[in-house]
Amino acid sequence: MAERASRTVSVASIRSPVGRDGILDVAARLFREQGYGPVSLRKIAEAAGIKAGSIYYHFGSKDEIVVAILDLGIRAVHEKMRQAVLRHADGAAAAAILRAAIRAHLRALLDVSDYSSANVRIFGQVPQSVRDANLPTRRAYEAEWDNLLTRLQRDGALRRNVDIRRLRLMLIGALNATLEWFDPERGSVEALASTYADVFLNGILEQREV
Amino acid sequence: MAERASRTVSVASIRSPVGRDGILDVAARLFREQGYGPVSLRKIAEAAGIKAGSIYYHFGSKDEIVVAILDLGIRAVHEKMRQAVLRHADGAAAAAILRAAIRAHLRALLDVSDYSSANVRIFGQVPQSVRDANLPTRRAYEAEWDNLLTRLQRDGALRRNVDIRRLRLMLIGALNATLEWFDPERGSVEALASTYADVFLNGILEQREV
DNA sequence: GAAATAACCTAACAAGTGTTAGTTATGCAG
DNA sequence: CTGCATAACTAACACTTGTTAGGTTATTTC
Repeated sequence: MAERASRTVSVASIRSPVGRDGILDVAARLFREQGYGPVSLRKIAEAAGIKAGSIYYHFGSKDEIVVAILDLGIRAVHEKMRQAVLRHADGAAAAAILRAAIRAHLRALLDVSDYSSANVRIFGQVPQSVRDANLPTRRAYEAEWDNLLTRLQRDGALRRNVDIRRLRLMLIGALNATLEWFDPERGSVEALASTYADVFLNGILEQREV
Repeated sequence: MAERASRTVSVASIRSPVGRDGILDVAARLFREQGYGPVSLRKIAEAAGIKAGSIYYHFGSKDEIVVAILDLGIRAVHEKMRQAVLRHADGAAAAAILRAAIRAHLRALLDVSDYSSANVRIFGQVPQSVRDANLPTRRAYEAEWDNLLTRLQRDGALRRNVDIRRLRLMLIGALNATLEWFDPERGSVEALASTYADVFLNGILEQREV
């Protein structure tokens, strides 16, 4: 490919550099597909079309790459979820708001972002120091959920016998678990999100009496 | 330690062999604690009090160890769950049966078995071939859940608008996710199981009208 | 056109990996 | 006492890993 570089400046460079972002994109995809362990710097480099040593021009260590990906991953879900909730007025039905938040989280994981799915996939496999570096960003997203749930519970829409922190851990844990088995050929993300909302909001028991 | 071996036979061997089971026990614990990647054969050997090469007297490869652990892990949960369900008569309330099954699964993971927790922890990190070897055992446990859920749905106890396979994936996924965050110092497994049952059976919305 | 900079390559390093072959110590059966 | 099985040890192998230092090339700036 790319026989000779351009002689004139006007022609956009033929061999455009991969660069920091290109490396991150490729690494995020590999991490999502294969997990943390099997993805070496040489694999990342090869997939990006460069050599392993070259990565150190953009990053100081492998951990630095992973930390960057983990952070971008959470920021992506966080933003999607925040905006989905914001689209509802303050007085909107609790069920509708929760549905939107669940849907946004699942879409970010399963549709939109390699970074988000990579985060969920490899967070438990990564060295402690890397996890620690990611904690503040993570806590911010958790706080967003806690705020939402607390508000809805205060408004009387949520049962009062469940601890908010525990409820959030249950919810996000359940949603993240879909990454292990969801197959787009067996159903849409939309339908999945709808089912999750149904189950979490109303349960699976047939209601006979109240 | 153990300066000299016994001269008389009567004294039970001072340096009792670690053996196949000892290696498996140690490996399961390490896998649960650290995940798959960071646990090398040398780490397992050291924790077991032997040398790395000695492991090959009992196992043909590292994969063989992991496969054994994964299998034992599922068999343990399966057995606990099956017996918990069996303790209920056929006509027992659906809610009670489901509660028992959820409780059994969570206890196996969080209380009882290093093998079960190791399974959940490392299954997603392990080579494809190892995962494949574990599939039959896994399918058997999944079938147990599918049978239970199908029966309850046929009896009219479960909502009819949820696919059984999907419901099972949601449930087990949610329960397994607890492994990442459950802290026995913040609450008992019993209470956790009870909350999970509450949420899954009846949802989190405050019921106003039917 | 010279100088500077950005982006990459090459080649090697020390450490750690799973695995193998050969050896050694112990306990029991004949 | 001999012979054998069990359960370990020792020492090496080929390979992969993250990382580093130094060199090369293309583009931009002056």
